[in-house]
Amino acid sequence: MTPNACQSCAIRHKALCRELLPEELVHLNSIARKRTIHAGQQIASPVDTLVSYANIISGVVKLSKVLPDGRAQIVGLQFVSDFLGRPFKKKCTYFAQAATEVELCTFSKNGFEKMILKYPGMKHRLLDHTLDELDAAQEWMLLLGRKTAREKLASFLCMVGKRGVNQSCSATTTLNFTRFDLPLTRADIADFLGLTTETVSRQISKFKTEGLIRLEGSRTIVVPNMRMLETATTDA
Amino acid sequence: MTPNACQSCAIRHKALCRELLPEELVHLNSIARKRTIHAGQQIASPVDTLVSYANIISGVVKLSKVLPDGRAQIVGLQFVSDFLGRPFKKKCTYFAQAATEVELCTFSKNGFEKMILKYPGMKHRLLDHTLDELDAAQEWMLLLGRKTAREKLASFLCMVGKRGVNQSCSATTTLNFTRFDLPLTRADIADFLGLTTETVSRQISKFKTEGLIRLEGSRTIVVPNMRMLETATTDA
DNA sequence: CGTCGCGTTGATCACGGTCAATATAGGTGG
DNA sequence: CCACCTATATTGACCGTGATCAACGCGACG
Repeated sequence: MTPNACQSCAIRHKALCRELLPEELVHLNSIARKRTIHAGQQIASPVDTLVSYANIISGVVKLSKVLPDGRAQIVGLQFVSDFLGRPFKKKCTYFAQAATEVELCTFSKNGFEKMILKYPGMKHRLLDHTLDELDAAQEWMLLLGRKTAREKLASFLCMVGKRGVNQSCSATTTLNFTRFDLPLTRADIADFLGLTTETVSRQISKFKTEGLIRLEGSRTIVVPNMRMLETATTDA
Repeated sequence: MTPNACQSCAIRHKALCRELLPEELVHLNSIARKRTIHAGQQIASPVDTLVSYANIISGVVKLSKVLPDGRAQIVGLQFVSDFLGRPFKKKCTYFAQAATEVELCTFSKNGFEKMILKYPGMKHRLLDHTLDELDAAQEWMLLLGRKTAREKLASFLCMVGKRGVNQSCSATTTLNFTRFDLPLTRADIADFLGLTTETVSRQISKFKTEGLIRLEGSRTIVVPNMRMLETATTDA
């Protein structure tokens, strides 16, 4: 990449690189390479060998596991500034696929691993990040195991509302009013929540008739009062 | 603890301390303290402040999350030699409770954090361990979101069979024949699998009549052919 | 011997899945 | 620019898995 490109990067102050020292940033810059991935395209899978790590500059990446008979479960959604890759492993255990158009900042596997070993701060941030992911995974286990379809949908909309805002230029939020785009199809949402597309569709329609949300097209959600939606994330 | 107690520790070669240098082991020994916890007793919760980390010397610890109305989900099971604690956080996000009688090797929070910062190897192993936990959590998300009750039970029995053997003295395994004790009540198993106790009980009975397993008392499971049980973990 | 916690079994119900038809939107070529 | 086509989304009718409610068995312990 061009010298010091990292300096002006859009996610310079959010991603792993957030607290890098100038020296480290120069090093990182030297192994970084931008790459664009189209929606639906696969980024990694359990069958192929990992050759690079990446930060997400824009877009959303879904990580999913699949049963032999085709049943699928999304086990992670990665947003802007999130990190992709499992440090020091040659294989990953899931499929990584672009849910939307995605811009990645990739690092060669070897180069990045050398950096991790050289700068303790990097390893520390990687640990922090992994622990955050574990927290998120555990929260999702609670959702998958114990929440009703209605609660699952409300939780999902709240999550995307919170994470999607501040990132998507199309998202707006004032007080409790929020507008944002869904980065997933109904089928993807179903695979994320452990439901079917039909149930997802029905619950969205129900929220609509109840006035909890409005739709603009099928992908843009308007939430007049986020508090109300949060109420629906637990209990009836 | 007595000088060099770590040297003769039962989990010396399995836990985080596995690859510690002699110097590091002495340091660790100086901040370690053994503690016994009775079945059912609480070890940590989201409301109280964390004051120590721990390795499990014996027994099983369950980590669970609870919804306001009481619905609970176990988000992690920790076995012999597993690590407890969320590095550098003052709070944890779940309840940690002894599922059986548990022996812990605890480390003061401050002392252990200093060690993490001092020895890069510790941090590395902590990262590895956290990544393994993340993998396990994702595997469980697939189970919770997409597997049937039958598949959930089979998966659970296989997991306990694999992890419980080699640790519990009462567990035996020759070829495909395996005998082991369940460390959880039916209610705990239900909370782990996102089911009810009744469904857990019914599925166990079904496996029994099918000859997939035998029961000795209600806690000891005999699996004549582990392969057969593994078949039941996916597909009908 | 009675109580309490845990486990099993049965009868019924309802949430969400399945199968099927229809609607809508986005994209392509005439 | 519109007609057409395919993806994606919605809606309806029906069904089945697992939840719920309830009774009972069993063993540990005072």
